[in-house]
Amino acid sequence: MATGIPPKLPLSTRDLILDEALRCFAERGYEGTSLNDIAAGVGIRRPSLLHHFGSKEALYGDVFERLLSEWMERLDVAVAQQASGWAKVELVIRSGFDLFAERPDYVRIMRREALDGGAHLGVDLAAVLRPYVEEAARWFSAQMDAGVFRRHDPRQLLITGYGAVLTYFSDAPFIDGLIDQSALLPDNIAEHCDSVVALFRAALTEGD
Amino acid sequence: MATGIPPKLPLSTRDLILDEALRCFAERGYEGTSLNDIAAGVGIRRPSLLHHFGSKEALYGDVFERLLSEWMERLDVAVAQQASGWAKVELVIRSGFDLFAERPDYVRIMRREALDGGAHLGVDLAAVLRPYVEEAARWFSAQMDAGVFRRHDPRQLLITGYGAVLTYFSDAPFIDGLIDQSALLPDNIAEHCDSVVALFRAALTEGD
DNA sequence: GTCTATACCGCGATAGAC
DNA sequence: GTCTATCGCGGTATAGAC
Repeated sequence: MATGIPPKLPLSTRDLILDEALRCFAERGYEGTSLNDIAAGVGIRRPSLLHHFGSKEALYGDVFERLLSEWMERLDVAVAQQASGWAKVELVIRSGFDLFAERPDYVRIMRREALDGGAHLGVDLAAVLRPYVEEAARWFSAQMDAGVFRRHDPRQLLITGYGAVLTYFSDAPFIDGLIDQSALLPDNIAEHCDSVVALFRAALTEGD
Repeated sequence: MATGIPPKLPLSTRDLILDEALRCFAERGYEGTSLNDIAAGVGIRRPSLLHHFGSKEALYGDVFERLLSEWMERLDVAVAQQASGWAKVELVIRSGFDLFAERPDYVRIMRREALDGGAHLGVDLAAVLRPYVEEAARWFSAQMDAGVFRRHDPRQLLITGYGAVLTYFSDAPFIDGLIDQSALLPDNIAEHCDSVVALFRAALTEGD
């Protein structure tokens, strides 16, 4: 019962569009991306694309929604692990690097959205992430009270950590020129990840 | 000998355009900014603007050039100061925070350029900054050899520091929502600056 | 579901009057 | 140095055939 053209991959046109849109928006931003770019990348015409999503803004919103849910999922898994003290912090940092190494486009599109102040987005990004920040801040406070970590302002610490992890990926094209290598090569990502982990560990824990 | 409308400020139309263009490009990016937006902000028409700069790209280039030269100038002053060991690092970090607190738009436009991989720029941004990175890396290596600082990879350290300083300003609209305050208020900037300084100090130096 | 054709708008840039 | 007027292009979005 073989058909003439069997569907080799279960990827729907819709999913193909979402993948290509993520790539384009991350690469050139919302304003810098035309629906023609995306349609051409998928191999269809622009009107066909608009049949699936209705408008550029709606497509962008769906791209971002998929991104956010995957990020949260990873974060939840990392936080739920049985680990305490520094081991837990390291686990969350490395989990972030792992996700972004797989999907550097997530970081670039996130950063663009932060720069634009959420102009193209229906949802309030900060409001979504805030519960995570609050929970993490409480946890850090408790650890510092218990003498596990040196005392730092937890929220400021989290902002700095967020910047340290994201910057390497968002500014990769720029860092390429600084280190004269492709920043996104797995080895280079791993090296920077180790460096960030070591830095925060030195800052937070007393001995070794 | 008073004229009817004396020139109160020595700002030329050209400078007014550069200021407004910086604001717009930082706020909405290169693609997101139209020459109409800039002209309207100055109070002239688009053709008048093009009389001064010739093209959008040329205007953007001039905006960036002014930004770069001011940044380098500050950096040179900070580096030239008589200070050693940790005091020198702290001086450079605080000098960066001072400049960016005055001109947060510099950070936003820099970050956009890094994200875009220098697409709109004639000059190679990384090539310009690289001598600074190399010099700083050599200095850190020497200090670590002398036992002044704990050992870290100097280049990775610089990238992380770069990210820590810039992120607070570039993602300010997003951080606003996280801390429920305006991130760019002088007090909040100072607080984060102190936090970053304390973090790197704890990571780099042994005792206090 | 995908196509062709088209409406409509805003963009960057130019020409030429004042 | 600034204006009005206009060109040509590419953008999003819609209508309707297949």
